Amino acid sequence: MSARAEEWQGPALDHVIRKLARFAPLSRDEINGLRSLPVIPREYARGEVIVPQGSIQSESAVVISGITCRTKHLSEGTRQIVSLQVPGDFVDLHSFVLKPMDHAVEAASKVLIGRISHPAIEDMLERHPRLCRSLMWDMAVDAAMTREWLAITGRRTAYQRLAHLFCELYFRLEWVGRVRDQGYDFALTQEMLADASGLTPVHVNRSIQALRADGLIVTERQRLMIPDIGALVAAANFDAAYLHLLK
Amino acid sequence: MSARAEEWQGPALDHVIRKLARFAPLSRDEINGLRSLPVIPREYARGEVIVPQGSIQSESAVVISGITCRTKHLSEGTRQIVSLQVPGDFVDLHSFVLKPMDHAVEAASKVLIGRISHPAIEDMLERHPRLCRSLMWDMAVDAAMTREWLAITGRRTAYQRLAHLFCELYFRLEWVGRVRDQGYDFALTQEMLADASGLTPVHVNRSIQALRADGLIVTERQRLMIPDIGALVAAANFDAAYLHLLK
DNA sequence: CGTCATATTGACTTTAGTCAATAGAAGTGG
DNA sequence: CCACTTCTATTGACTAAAGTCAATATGACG
Repeated sequence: MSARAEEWQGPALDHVIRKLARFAPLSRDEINGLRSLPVIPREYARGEVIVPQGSIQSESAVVISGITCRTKHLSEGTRQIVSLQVPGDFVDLHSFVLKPMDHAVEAASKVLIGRISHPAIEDMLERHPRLCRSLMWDMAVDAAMTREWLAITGRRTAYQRLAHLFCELYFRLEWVGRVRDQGYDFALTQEMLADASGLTPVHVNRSIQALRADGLIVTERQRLMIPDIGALVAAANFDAAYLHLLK
Repeated sequence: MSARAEEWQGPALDHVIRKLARFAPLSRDEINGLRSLPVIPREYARGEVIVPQGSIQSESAVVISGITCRTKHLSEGTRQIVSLQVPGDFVDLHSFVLKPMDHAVEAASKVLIGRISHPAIEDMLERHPRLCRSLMWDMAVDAAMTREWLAITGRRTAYQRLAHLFCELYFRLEWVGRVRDQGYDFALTQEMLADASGLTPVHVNRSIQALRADGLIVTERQRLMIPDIGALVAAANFDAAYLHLLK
């Protein structure tokens, strides 16, 4: 990354701005306020820790490319991935108000993130108080996704949980233009999928084989193909409403 | 309920105000702003729906006494309780920005709630813009609890999940003065516990028997006694940090 | 006293986990 | 490009946790 920070001010937040506009129309002033946030880019390799659990952050980060995950490390040594972030998502907007971190954030693929300091956010909110409502909305959508994951984890089979996860990623990535030829880049290992779905890697492997056998997914290298998203949606009983993607 | 709405303006929000002060000190003005919110009280019997799934709310509610739960009804006919609210908690602060509701809210015991209209909140935020940060914090703590539940549901045994739930309620209720004689009022049926922990009622029953046999809990009528909270905390591997109760 | 909701029990099934080995793929240094 | 290490995926045999079904208690309540 040789780009200077200023170069990132515009494009880095484009997806964020487009997303926040789903909640309420943004004025030109507000858009400029968002655009002028200083964004510091940084790259991470898969598996690298972006935000450590228990840390006190003085900046929040946005995914520019790649996928990150929030993970909770439990005392038993096990861990649970509680959410995934795609381009345009804040990985830890809540760290603006909530400290210390109750979870870590890690790179689930090679990832480029943009860091925005809390004072800069504070500043922007002083100038544009209504944007606080937009950030609240972003946090609320985020929370809705966690609720969905909890319901799925508590009440569905391994097969359905994985189908659900693949569906969710499909629609979220599609919204930011990351779906091509009915598929998307997918660097998560089966072990990470296990941590995301509350299963063991072995059982994930077997469930994925079942999904493949049913023709619902095709995996190749670091890509996931979904020949018939409608069929996968049906298998997962997936309802995209909680993603609040419309508008 | 013969009380007029005005009578509730003061005391109904006392716990809320004390809680928000955990995030940042509130000015006298801000406290007055919160206190002058019109709060409309309403009582519900156990099992009654307070907020229907899919509805568009024009007010948010606060628990004044009793316990409520957020439930997600899945297409299979099953359901998952994704969180519990105790006195001083907003049951749906997020409905201020997020519509329609991705879950329902139901009374988990006989409950008294206070309803606050969104325009009134909007109004208060115009006057006291910094309070928006406090509400964000409240939502963030709420989200942290859901993350914890997800991790517990995904990675722990039935026995631990229930122990964890009883611990969480203990500390949350203690903070609002609802713990007496090492126990608290507890009206949840085993079926509700099953929905909260992602288990079946039969398995909840057996796990509770195990907790009783180990001397960790004593159940009597509508009360739960915890003779040795330290022992229960140890059994649950419970770490209260995510509740952000300090200060 | 009878009814309905809740709790409890027993017998059996299923899903998912465990352990351990093997196969494939990707990455590294020479 | 090869040899080697290291991850990651896959398989098999077995175990354990949790679910299912169905009956039976228990308890609150009108």
